[in-house]
Amino acid sequence: MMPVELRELHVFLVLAEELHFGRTAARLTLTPSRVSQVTRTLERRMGGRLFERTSRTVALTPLGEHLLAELRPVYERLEAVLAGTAARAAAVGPLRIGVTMTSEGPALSRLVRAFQDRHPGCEVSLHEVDVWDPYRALRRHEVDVLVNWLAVEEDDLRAGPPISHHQRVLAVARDHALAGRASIALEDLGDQIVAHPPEPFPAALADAIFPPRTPSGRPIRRVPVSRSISEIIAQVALGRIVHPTGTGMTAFARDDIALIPIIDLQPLSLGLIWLRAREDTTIQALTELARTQQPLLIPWPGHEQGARGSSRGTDG
Amino acid sequence: MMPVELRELHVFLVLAEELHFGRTAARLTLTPSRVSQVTRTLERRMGGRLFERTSRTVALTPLGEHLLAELRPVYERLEAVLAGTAARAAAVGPLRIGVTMTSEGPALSRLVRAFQDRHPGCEVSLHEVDVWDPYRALRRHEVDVLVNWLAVEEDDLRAGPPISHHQRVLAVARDHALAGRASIALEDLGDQIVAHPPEPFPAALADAIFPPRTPSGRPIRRVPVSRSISEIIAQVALGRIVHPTGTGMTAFARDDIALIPIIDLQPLSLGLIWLRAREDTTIQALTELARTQQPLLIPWPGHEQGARGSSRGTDG
DNA sequence: TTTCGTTACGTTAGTCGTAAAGATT
DNA sequence: AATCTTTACGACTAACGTAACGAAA
Repeated sequence: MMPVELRELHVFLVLAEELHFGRTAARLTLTPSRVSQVTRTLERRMGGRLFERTSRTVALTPLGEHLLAELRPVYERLEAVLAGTAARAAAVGPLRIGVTMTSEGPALSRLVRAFQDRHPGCEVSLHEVDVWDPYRALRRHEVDVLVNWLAVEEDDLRAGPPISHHQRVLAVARDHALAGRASIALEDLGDQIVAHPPEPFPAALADAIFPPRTPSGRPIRRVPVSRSISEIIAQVALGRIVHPTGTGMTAFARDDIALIPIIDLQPLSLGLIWLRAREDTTIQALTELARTQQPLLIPWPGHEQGARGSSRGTDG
Repeated sequence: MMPVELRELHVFLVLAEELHFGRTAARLTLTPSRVSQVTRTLERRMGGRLFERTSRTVALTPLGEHLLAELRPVYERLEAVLAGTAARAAAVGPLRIGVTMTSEGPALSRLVRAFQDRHPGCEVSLHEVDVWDPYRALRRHEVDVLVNWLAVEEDDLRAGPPISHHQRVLAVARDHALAGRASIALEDLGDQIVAHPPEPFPAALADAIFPPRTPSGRPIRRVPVSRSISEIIAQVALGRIVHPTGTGMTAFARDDIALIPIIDLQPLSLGLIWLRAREDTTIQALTELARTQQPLLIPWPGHEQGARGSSRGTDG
């Protein structure tokens, strides 16, 4: 036989309370007729009468009394569980966003502002994370979501929608040999020295930022760096290394550093990254919102036409 | 929005266990398609994703984990409540039948035998109750159902189907003035003395058994009796009182007592009486069974044609 | 290519209201 | 007569299966 449904139990509970078909129907926005039908159905499912009724009185049978006593607490608990789950689904809790010196920028600002607009009660905080081990903060639950380059190959992580696309530039000292060039190709890095991030910098990230070799196969020399982006900037300014990065990096916007477009490297994208297992409704709300926003396109200097998100359909 | 139904929760729980749409569908005798639809519906009702699924993997989201943890115990409890109620509805427990010296007879024997046939595991016991206060045993829950004359006007009691119809006879001493009569009328009781049952004998019952006056209005004299039917029988045999009763009363089938038909008194019916508030499934089973049986007709001596239940449609 | 989840679409079956009937005061 | 529950009947819609589609290994 078809199983009992919550609808019928609800009718039973209200009828057991009202002991009147008309009032029960009114409370449930049903007709008395329907209340009668449902009650009879439930009684047939249970295999016995639950109400003793005449056209003048409605009373619970002992079986009905038993069911009422047993069912009511369980039903109320069930309702609470469902309501609680729905509330949790709708709720948007405090959100901790991990950023690095290079991932914080106008795209993130725009996203955070839009998120705050939609969830005024939600507290959003930014936390700087270790550039060389950006995922650790995620895995230690110190941040809920990370903004970083979308070059992720970790099984426990999920790399979400991009928030900005960045053309590739090479940061060099103003007096560097390449500083006068209008643009360079990846092949030009064959003679240069780049930074070698310390362990445990993710390999996929390293490969995306620092191509291991030139198109012709020449290796690109790497020298270790110890601390942070700041150290790289200093080394670049000193002319000891060059640093391939993306457009729009304000940390490199210095008088003593020149940024030269690298024409044959694919753009990099900044985007949201989070722990697959902790994808709660807050993160979903954020990523959904990010998905609706057009990623900012950060072009090379002198190509500003797409820089303020007015371009469309230029994905990839 | 339409409320959540148990069907959907069941699908959720099985899918959360199997983490596979095909197996879930098989266990629920549904199609994978349907499982998908129901899951999606539940997710929309809850307002958030419950499963993270690709064509290769199915996993619970944090929201799904939460719902699973909260819902499973409640759902299992609910199932137990429903199953318990159904079991209770189907169950037929021990049955204690209250009888008096005059209410026990072939009709009850037939009913008990039929009941035992249908419910072999059910223990049926007979208990003699006070003739002068027959309902006390019911109200004290010493018996579940009473067999007595169906002349009940108590609000807490319910008088059910008759099991036998009895013509009226007057028990008199063999040497009594009326003993030679083939039949008498109620009017003849005007000169006689009948028993006066002690308190708290129910008034409706007293009126049914001992008419207060003759058709012409003459009162019928009553003298108190103290103990039981046995005392009445003794007093009748001594010729001190006469006693109106029903046909088929073996207690009065004695050589020193004559039973004379009273032609103008309505027949009395023996039947089942029980507490309205304790009408459980056992009582329902008994009364339902009694309703299906044709009441025995106990005629005056010499009118045996209807005595063994072969008569039909002679109700009333 | 196979497996698996999803979508589209048509059928079945349950849900529900209207109206009339039956019962009780 | 008025109130209340039940039954009969028909409209609507949710439940469900079939089949085709799309993604992943």
